[in-house]
Amino acid sequence: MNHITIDDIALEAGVSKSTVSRVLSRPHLVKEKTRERILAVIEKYSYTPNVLAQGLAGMPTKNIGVVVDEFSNNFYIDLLDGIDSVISEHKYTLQVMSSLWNPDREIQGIRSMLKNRVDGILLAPVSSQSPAVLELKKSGIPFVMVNCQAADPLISYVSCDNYKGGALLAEHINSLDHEQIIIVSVFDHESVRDRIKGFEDHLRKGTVSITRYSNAKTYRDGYDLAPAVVDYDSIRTKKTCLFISNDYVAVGFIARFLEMGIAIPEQAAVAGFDDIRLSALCRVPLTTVSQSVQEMGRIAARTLMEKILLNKTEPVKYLIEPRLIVRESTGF
Amino acid sequence: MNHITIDDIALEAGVSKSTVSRVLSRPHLVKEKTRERILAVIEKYSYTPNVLAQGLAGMPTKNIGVVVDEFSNNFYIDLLDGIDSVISEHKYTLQVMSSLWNPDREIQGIRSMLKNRVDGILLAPVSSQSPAVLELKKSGIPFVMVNCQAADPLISYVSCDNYKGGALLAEHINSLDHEQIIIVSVFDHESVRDRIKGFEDHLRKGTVSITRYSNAKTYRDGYDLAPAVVDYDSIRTKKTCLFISNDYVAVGFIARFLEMGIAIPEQAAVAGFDDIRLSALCRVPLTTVSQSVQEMGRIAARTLMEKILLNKTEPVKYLIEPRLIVRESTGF
DNA sequence: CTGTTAGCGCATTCAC
DNA sequence: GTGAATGCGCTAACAG
Repeated sequence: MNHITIDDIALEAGVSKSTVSRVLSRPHLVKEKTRERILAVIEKYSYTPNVLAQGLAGMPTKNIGVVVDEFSNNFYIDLLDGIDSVISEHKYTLQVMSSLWNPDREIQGIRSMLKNRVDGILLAPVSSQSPAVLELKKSGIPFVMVNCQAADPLISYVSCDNYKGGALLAEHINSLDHEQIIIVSVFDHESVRDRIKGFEDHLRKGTVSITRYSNAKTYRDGYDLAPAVVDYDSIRTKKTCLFISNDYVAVGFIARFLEMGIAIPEQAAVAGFDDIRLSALCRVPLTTVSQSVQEMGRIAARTLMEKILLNKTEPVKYLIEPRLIVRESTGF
Repeated sequence: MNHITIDDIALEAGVSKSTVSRVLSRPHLVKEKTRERILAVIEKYSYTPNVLAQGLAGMPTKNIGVVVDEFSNNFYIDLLDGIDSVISEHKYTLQVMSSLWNPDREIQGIRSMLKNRVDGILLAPVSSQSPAVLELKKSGIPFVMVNCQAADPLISYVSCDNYKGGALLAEHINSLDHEQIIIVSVFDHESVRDRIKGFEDHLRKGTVSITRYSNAKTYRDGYDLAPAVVDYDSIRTKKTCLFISNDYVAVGFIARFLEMGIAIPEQAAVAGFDDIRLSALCRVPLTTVSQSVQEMGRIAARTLMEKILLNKTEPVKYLIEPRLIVRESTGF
């Protein structure tokens, strides 16, 4: 255990610990001669200050907290990757929690980070109405919401323009020829609702469309859900286009459709949202909307760092631009 | 800001702070009457102790540190997921760093966690020889290595039996009929070397095999590498079986092979390692070896928690059992 | 049972 | 330029 403290250094260097402290924080206040002597001792014992003590004494902890919904989800991976790339430049450390889509766990999480005295928090909230958001606001700690647009004008967020993404997709689908459109809203999250809304709003007038709600999150869920949709909505007889608002689920649909002998895109065209890696590589490459999640992470982290380091207080509202990606699943 | 301290509570409850402290840590030492009064005050101000101060005073920080190689990799996602599931049961928080396969960053990372006084560390080391491992050992902090077998008998680790996984695959391939075997060692990591060795050791005697080394990590790398391998090793003329020691790269190979008009598995059978999600869902489902990475995470975390909570010191060496998964890419 | 005292390791006035 | 004193918030050993 590194049990050497600032006192040890001070003793060995024959100075007071104040001087040692100064050498570390504001070196120019110390005479060059003594400074060098002290630095030598510090080097010798490879001394590094105890962060807890520094924190107690009021210094920043150089930790930032991140709350995501779950780890086993490429979305949050990419997000973390983006975040990591910018905060590690600043020698900050990441403290991560998963809410597992549970508001209680979410609030537990941010409390725990608050207790750990992180310097700032990045939150991908279960909902913009989460009690966690309120708690964060009250705490006064710098924070940025990710993947969620705050209603409160004072709260900073970085998200994707999901509405616009839905719109892009609708326009693409308008250009195709179908007897009916089926929208599958995969689970209840604001980002998903926005996609759907943007899509619906831009569908050509007079288009026959049906919206189905489910709580599908995974490939398997899509695979299991597909037959019911086929039967209810006579996909076998009507030339159909499906918008499944999440790629991973959409890929499950496609797999099941193929097994059921439904031709893609001839009989059923399928579009997703997110552009996960799988989408380009699965059996029938998936038409989808891409949002650069890494970029979202980077921008959110950068915004937070500015709040922390530069004390910027004006709320930042940033929307990542979505990109339509047309692949085989809707034909060309 | 929650600026209420233990003193405030003590004052309002008309007791000394020691008593308040006791109520929080060993309530049975306090008379019921006073305990309840104090709890009421604590409740009233929703007071929670400052962890930094607790840490300084020698209490555990209830933080554990995890160093992974990179975030944008399904392997580490699953690992984190597994780890998270067990430590969050114990109300511990995760502090995460990525080494980006860089030993310097790795050591930086563990130093930073050490400074943050985490109670224990989980390290997926770049190499079992990493200086970081030495530093960890010297530090005396409880730690467990993940995805890497320590040479040092005193160091605990949880990994996959990669050697055996390679062996399983070799036996499967022995049962098929090929004129040559090509092994592609995707990048230099002990886990990969073990796979290859297990594979080579169990290949049927007399089998013609070629080993290629590369530094391929992604789908794209595999896609780019494939043509060279085809040409050098006359895959078009000899019935070939390839073992690509990483699924993500293997999927890239397959995609390129298909584009080049090479039939899978008839002309070239392909096997991978890891069983990432993509493997089951890509164009030609991939034969591979599955290691339950989540389980690896859970076991590693559990091992670490036992060290921390129960003070267990005997080194634990655990190997996850690999499972052969045969799919279309090698035929049935 | 409860209060007093003394650190934990550091940053920061304020004197010198 | 440098040192001594004080506080950050909490726990633990020791008295009562």
